[in-house]
Amino acid sequence: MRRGRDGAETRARIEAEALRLFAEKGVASTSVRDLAQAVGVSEGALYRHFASKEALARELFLSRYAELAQTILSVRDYYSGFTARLGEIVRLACALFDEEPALFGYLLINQHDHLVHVPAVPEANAVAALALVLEDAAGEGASLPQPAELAAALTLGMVIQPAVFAVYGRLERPLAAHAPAITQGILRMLGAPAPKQEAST
Amino acid sequence: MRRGRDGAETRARIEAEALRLFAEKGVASTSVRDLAQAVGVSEGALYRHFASKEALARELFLSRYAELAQTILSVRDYYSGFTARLGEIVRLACALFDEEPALFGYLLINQHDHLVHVPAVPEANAVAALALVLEDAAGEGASLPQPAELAAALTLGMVIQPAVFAVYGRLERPLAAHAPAITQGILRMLGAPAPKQEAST
DNA sequence: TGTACATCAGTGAACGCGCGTTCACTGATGTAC
DNA sequence: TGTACATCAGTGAACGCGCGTTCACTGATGTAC
Repeated sequence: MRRGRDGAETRARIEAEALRLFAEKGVASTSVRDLAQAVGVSEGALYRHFASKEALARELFLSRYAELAQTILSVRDYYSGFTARLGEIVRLACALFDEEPALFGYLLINQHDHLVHVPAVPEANAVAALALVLEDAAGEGASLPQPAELAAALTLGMVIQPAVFAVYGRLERPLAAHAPAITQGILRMLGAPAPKQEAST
Repeated sequence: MRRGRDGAETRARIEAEALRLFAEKGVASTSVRDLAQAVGVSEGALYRHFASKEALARELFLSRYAELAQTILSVRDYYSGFTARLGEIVRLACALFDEEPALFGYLLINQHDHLVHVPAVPEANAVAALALVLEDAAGEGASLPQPAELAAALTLGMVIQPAVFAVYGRLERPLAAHAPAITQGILRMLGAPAPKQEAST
């Protein structure tokens, strides 16, 4: 399968297959041979594109994590008001889980290997981006848990843990069906003024 | 270091060193040679006590996870009222994190390898035990998020994620200092009647 | 109490397998003149 | 336009290392009589 100089396409296929295999079987259980076979190239070819298997896993993580952060920043730009922004972020996170479970699972399971290498800037760091959104809430009459980092942790936990439950079949899919309840729970937790959600049953 | 027949003591030392090394360097990066050297026995001796490295990792996880579940059930027995029980569980979880970070980290990072093998009964399953405690809350006037599994996921996320933040230095230790705020956040999230916590600032 | 045997935790050397990585080579494509 | 050379994605075989696991053996302790 010689293709001359279209190296970028091969690189994209390596990334796609790596994400799929890493998410499906784990990084450790996916050998370079497995990956090369899935992509349809030789093992040596992989090293034209990535310095090592570990570097590939890390680049994959950091780039997708940065995309998440960018998405959050976009929501912050295009929506106004904390309630609307939070609702949209939760909706998007649930939709990402439902539509790309492999990507979500990869980020979830391998976070502890790579989180240390994530830059602190909101453009590349989803947690930092979320913290920005929460800062805005404080100005809207919410009595946030203190310190601010704790409020961010609690919010993040309320998004991630339902996803973990869904992965293990403890919570029915699609996760998107739970997005409104998650959003409402976060707002109550943060002491935000009640939104237009169905009142109190 | 021949000791005749006191195999139980050696087994306990293997478990202790394995937990320490697995938490410190990860299971994959801890070789059987590393472990044998740390314990002070030959590699072969380890196989008198555990069928394989993987079996050791799993037994370690399941037994400590079951201990967690037992602790939650004890709290449920010895305390009455949802607010008191939840406060105590959060306090204990934070204290465990502060006092045995290696154990906590091991459970946290390796959950995805073993969670599938956890029995569903509350005696061995911390999530199931927590679900029992939450069931009680419903009877005390809380308007829990639905379904019940979602309420459990949200609660668990609000305990685990602050611990993850603390691991990565995003939240100041000791975690126990944040226990009251976490508990209050959970109660607000669950729509529970406000406790005797400092009112609303 | 003494003797013969059973048990079993622990030894230490060896095994072989699968892994990530390397490297000399190929050949299609791009570039200079 | 034609020729000579440079570039570089990709090949495929090989390397060697570290790993988990095995196994024949040791010797202290327990047990039966």
